[in-house]
Amino acid sequence: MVNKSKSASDSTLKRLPLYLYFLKSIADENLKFISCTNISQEFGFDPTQVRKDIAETGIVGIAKIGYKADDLINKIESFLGWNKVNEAFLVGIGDLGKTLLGYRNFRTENGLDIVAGFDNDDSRVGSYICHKRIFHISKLPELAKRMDVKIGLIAVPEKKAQEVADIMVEAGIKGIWNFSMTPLKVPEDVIVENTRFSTGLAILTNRLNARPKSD
Amino acid sequence: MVNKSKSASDSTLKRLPLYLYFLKSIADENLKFISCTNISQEFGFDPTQVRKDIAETGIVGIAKIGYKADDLINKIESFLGWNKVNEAFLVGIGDLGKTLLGYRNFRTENGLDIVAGFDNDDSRVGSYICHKRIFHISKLPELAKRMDVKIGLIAVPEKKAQEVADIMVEAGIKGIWNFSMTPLKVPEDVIVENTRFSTGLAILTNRLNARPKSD
DNA sequence: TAGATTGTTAATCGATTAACAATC
DNA sequence: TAGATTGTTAATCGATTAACAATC
Repeated sequence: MVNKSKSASDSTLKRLPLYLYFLKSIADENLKFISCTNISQEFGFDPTQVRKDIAETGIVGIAKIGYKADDLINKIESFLGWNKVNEAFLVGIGDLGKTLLGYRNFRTENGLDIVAGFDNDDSRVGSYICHKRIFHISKLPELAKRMDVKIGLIAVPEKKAQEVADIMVEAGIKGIWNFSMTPLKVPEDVIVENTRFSTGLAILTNRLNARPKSD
Repeated sequence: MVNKSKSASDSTLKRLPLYLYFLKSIADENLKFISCTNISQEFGFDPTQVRKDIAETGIVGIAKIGYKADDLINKIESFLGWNKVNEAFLVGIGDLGKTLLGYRNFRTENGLDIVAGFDNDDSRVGSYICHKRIFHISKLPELAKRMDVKIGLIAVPEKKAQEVADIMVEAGIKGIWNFSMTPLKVPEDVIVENTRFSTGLAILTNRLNARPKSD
């Protein structure tokens, strides 16, 4: 019953959301069952790869038939931890921070509810941005403990990122979503995931440049 | 002189921006030279990996010394195509679209200038969002050709993504940055890069859930 | 010179893909 | 039943890491 937690590979975890959105998008078509072949064709993936990815969620399929569609949706969601709402704090109310505060899909699609923002700029403190109250960073530890918030998003300038991470760790935050380019040093029981917009762009613009000059 | 364009691996292209930001962040420290060991320590990477990544840019180092710091910055930037500004169009002025329109770092850091937005909702057409004019999607082909815009960002609902991609391809767009969950079918001379916020979150929330239940 | 670093070739590791028995 | 699919083990492929000669 309890998740065996062999912890799937990053590659698998990156593909599961794709399957999930696809399954949801065809949910209205009243398909009772769906096979790996079916899913793999949508994405051009190898069917075995899809099967292995799905197996990580613990679902058991039926030979010749496939997987029960709504069951599969639920299994992926709970495997990703998206079946319940996790509250989160966001630090850094700059350009990127506001962007993230305003992105509503996190709550509706991914079970992530950013309940408050933090900054060290007094002119921002006390205001509301996208209906989220902005507090001074010094209030984070107390609030994190009181509200039992375990996830923190970091959207501060490079030089401040480690300092903010230290505050979060001290406050009992267990998962940090780091949007800065700074690699963070944290205790090993704290999980860090780095997301940077520019990563995807690097691949795009490099290939775009390489193409015409190619031999 | 011309880029050999053996086209670096995705893994390499994802790490290069990290090195670039790091190099920029220490640029004021007046370091003339920097070594792979130096960079690798900042990120906890293998030094050989850093050396191979850097070698892709075509820079030649000096044994015992390392690489000329400002030269390395320039080489990475031009390898990524970030040394000049590329104009881009954005389609889909929903929650995510506005978010992307307002994110100024694309222009200042990554040489990507989103010059206009497009939507099929007439109520949005003609307005300005973040100082960017919003046009009807039907105007895209004409404007793309006139302004010679080669990059398009897709931030529309899943079901519309392929349709928008088709319009972009037809309009001569050569690089598509797809923020939807839909896999796009395009001719092979068009480059697609998929970026989804939720990917990083999936890794974070899965590991966060797996941890306490772990044996 | 000796030590440190580059550039490159070889070995290792892990993810993807192929093969195949079991199943409804 | 025959065909299609699952679940799993084996083979392949590519990226990471190790080893080492050349260099200033």
